[in-house]
Amino acid sequence: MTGEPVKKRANVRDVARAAQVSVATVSRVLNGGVRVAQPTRDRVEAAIHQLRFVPNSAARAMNSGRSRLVGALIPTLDQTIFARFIDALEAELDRHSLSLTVASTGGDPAREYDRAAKLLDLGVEALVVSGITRSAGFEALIDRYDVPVVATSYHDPGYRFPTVGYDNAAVARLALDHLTALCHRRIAVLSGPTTFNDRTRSRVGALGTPGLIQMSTEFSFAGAADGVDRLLEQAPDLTAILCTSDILAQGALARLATRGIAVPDRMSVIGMDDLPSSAHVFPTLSTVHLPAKRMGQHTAEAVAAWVERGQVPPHLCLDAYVVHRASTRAL
Amino acid sequence: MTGEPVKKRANVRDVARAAQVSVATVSRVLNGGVRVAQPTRDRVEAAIHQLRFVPNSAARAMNSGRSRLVGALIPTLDQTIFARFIDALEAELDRHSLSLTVASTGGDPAREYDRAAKLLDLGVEALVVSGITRSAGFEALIDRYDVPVVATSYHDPGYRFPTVGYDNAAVARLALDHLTALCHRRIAVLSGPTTFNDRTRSRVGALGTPGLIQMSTEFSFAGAADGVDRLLEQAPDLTAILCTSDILAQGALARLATRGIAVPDRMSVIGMDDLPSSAHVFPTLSTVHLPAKRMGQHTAEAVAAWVERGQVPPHLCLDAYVVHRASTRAL
DNA sequence: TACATGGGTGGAACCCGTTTCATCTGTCAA
DNA sequence: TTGACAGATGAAACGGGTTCCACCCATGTA
Repeated sequence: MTGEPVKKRANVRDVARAAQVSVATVSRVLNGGVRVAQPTRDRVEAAIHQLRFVPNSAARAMNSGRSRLVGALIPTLDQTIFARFIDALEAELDRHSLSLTVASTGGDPAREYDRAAKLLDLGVEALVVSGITRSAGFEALIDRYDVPVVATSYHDPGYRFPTVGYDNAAVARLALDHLTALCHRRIAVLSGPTTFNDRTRSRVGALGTPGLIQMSTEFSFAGAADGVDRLLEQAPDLTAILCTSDILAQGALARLATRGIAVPDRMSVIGMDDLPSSAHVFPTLSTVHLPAKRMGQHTAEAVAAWVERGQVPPHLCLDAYVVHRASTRAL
Repeated sequence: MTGEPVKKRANVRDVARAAQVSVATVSRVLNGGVRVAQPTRDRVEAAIHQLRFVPNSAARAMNSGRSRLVGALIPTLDQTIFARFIDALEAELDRHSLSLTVASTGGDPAREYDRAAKLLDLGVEALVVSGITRSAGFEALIDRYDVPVVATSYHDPGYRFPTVGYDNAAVARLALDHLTALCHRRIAVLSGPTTFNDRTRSRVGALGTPGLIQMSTEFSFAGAADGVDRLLEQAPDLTAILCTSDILAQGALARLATRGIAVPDRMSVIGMDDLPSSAHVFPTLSTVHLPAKRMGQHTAEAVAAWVERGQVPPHLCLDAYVVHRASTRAL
């Protein structure tokens, strides 16, 4: 940066000398709390200002034994659903004076492990992960560092780490029930890859009804479009497509429009997530609402309670419900 | 022997004692590099393993004087365009062994200042910000901490901090030229709020052509839908809508579809950003491609060069170009 | 008047790795 | 045989705050 030859940053001793007090007094001024006589305080503050002193955070962290850093391991930031979660998580952590350091894993447990190791090495006080599928060494790593871990986007009371999330199987069933209640029988399930992704796996797994066509594609707008093409080729008499995510559903909607297949007249489409945009696409998308934002808030609360007061948070299952919009209709 | 009360974390001295060596030797084993006799190394490693020793990151950071932490101040994570940028930024920073700590500002300079102060207090080595509009005290804050700052999403060679981004005015003109080349004359500009948002302001500002209708809405899918309604009421003879962002354009597309206004037959729509989904919405969206991912990579490079080698990065203007898809056509 | 109180401060230990410098040993060239 | 030298290792200083404990002095109380 602006490299003056040797302009060593001032430290407490420098300030103490300049203000003609002891370092203990400087520290007291810095941290408030303890009483310091006004004239003394003024002298110290003047010295701080004059020497452009800023306390060294590492030294402070060393004493307190707290980094005030929380690490989050996310499959990808580049996806609206995670972005919303992270946004809320960050905002809520901030209210507890905790900062959020992110690392993306690409959904790969091996990468998750590596990034977790780095984050731990960096000194994070807690880790937020996604789902319940971990690489082999993960638990040992956590044991070594002995750090709180909260798993999100998933609800599983039996999991070793507290989970804050949804009952993905129930979420999928909600969507399916919605379609069957509308008398649909020839239904396809369009999902992202299930390898490594236990959230998707749970959703798809819950849809074991015989007769459902399962189709797995890349998890993206483009992947969904491709999936729709393959689906229609395979089963031209389909009347409904159940997508395990709104991104996929929106992609499907776009492709159906391109192909001139009217939604919901000739085809019903339902998603899961309830992204903000889903209420505004054409036709507006029926979906299962998942409270991503609230999940972020609850996760932050859980982490904060754990690191601040040692309270291991309970598992938390967030409510999901169907939002019936224009993309589904009765046969 | 029932229940040790406090199981203090082992430190280098504990390890040294257990391995019957000096702390210097433990440190050598920890950091590789210097030669340590194999038998000694084995003893130390055994002790480390047995005591479950993990080095204290704060102490390490204190010695090195480096936190290896970079802070990013983002208007909001909850927006695909920033998410992509952050995703790339994080990935590239990781390659330089730097971690990314995020803080969202809501686009408000005052909040940006607060969050910057916190991040600096946390010990970040550099800051990444968005645009060039800062709160009053920001520069003084930076001067005090003397930390590198890189401004993104904007290109301005005259700005105090290096900028890595686009020439937003040129980007807007590119979109307008595309429409005028297609013989459109009755064109509306649909943008997000320009208060605080210099990127949007530059884009809108570059479109000073008389006759253009300007409309500012909330920056979201929903906002765009509302904007379209107001626009059509105000100027029913419009033939094209230029949106300052793909999110808005996609929202506009959805609303136009709802209103039964055919795109591009009765209305052309162009956006800016080129989100991945824009190539797949219906109709596929013409837009100005902005390399958000590359911006993230370049920003990371710039930050890394600065903190690692003291090289102040040059301003960088990334190329933008029109992608002509199905949402625009000649009159 | 004598002593307990408590606010205000300073000295120094402390947290925990890293690093410098000195020491010691074994080996190789002279 | 001995000095030169490299390899291995330890003692101690160091970096920058925080905090414990002792001490001084000015009231308040008996």
